[in-house]
Amino acid sequence: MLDIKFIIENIKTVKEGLAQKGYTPEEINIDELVNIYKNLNKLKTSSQALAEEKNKLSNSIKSSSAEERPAIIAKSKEIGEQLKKEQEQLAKEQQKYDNIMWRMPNLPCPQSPIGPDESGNVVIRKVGTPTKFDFTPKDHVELMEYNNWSELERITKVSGARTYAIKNDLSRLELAMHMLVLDKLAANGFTTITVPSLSKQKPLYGMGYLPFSQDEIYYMPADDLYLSGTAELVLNSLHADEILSENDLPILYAGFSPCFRREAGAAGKDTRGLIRVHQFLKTEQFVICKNDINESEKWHKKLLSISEEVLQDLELPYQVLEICTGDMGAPKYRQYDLEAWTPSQNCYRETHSCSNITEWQARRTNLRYRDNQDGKVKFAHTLNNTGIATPRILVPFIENHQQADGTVRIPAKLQPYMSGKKFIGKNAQQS
RNA sequence: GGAGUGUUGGCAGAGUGGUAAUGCAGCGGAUUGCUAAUCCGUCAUCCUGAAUAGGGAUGCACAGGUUCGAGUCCUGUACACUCCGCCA
Repeated sequence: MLDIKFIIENIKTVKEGLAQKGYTPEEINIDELVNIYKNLNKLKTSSQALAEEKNKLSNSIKSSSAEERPAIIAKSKEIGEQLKKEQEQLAKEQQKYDNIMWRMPNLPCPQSPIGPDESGNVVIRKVGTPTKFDFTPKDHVELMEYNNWSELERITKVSGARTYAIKNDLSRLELAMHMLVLDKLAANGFTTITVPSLSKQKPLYGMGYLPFSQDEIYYMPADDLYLSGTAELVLNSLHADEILSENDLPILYAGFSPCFRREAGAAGKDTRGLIRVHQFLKTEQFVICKNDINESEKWHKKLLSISEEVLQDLELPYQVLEICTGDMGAPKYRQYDLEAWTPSQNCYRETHSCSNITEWQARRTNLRYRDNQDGKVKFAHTLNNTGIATPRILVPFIENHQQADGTVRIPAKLQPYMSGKKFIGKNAQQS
């Protein structure tokens, strides 16, 4: 959500930002919004004048004589009815206003590349080189079948398409990766927190999942609850409606949770294997910091560097992508994605997504803090980034680290989390 | 699932139909030669306004209702706590 006063003072900038994000004036009409806002304030001013008059009458009753009272009460009732009418009109206008405001995306960063869709994203660096094999490599599904690591066909009988069951050392590897990342985040000052995957509706609006991505969300009508697609959803609303002290900031969370996505818009895409599934595990980095763009940009870079370190610990070749204005989601101010080299697809595939949301979410959740300098209450900035998401990361991991005999090498940083094993797979011999 | 009690600022806590006490913490300032104390100020949202001057409206979990007037009375909802039942 944006600040209406900022919008009014920066109409041109706002219109340009919306256009860069791919919104047409038909979708979000700024001039209409400003008119509604002005009309709303007129209605507020006049209804408040009525309320003032009514309050004065009510307060005078106590000190008035018995003879005067009936006339005052009658007058007060009459104003009350008039007031009620104005307030009904006000509520209608307010609804129109809210409807636009809740659909308004965040404005993009001036440094973000401008582009219509993913074709406008910019590779800002590549780390490592795509793995070369002196044998014919298997893809991740073949590797899993060869090593008895999965139950991909059977599990669809139970849970349907886009679900997975992995077993033996691959299952242990999945959990080991989360522990590696949780340890790394704890060492960086993050609070480890395991959170529910269940959410009421309000946090979905707070994060920006609603009204933008309705089709993506599982809903359980019997309990009026939603399944969370990311711990970000829960962490973003954990401090909703609070006024924190600036001294409490920054708040750093390493949130772990099962995540659920309907993948409604991805029919036919990535149907093979572990890349795109309905349920997965994610350790999420989430930051609440001061309302200062330099401060949140600093944290944005920090979150990115932590994820890069994760991919480096896993010894995966990857590239850093700066996401362009048209490919960013509505909530985002600036976004980097990390993509790991995936041999079977001969390309880089997304493993991490790192975003600075600035105050857009905090306005929606009413998450504020008191500034030490001027004593004023301000909206916090929020940021989020994948810590690690499984099983997707297992795809580049086992494909890049596979050996000619079908075993998979475990990088040194991960070995302590895998009982010291250097290789896994049915042909693995531990030295 | 059943019964009971409760929800007031960052926190604690008064307020039983007539303008929301007070304390603590935080922050800003002043002052003092003793690791801190004292004093003053500040500490929700919105409208009006050039204003960080003034005026006004709203705000006691949320949504309604009764009333000239609701933190207070009534109804519903959410949440918390206690007890019972069930349970990994």
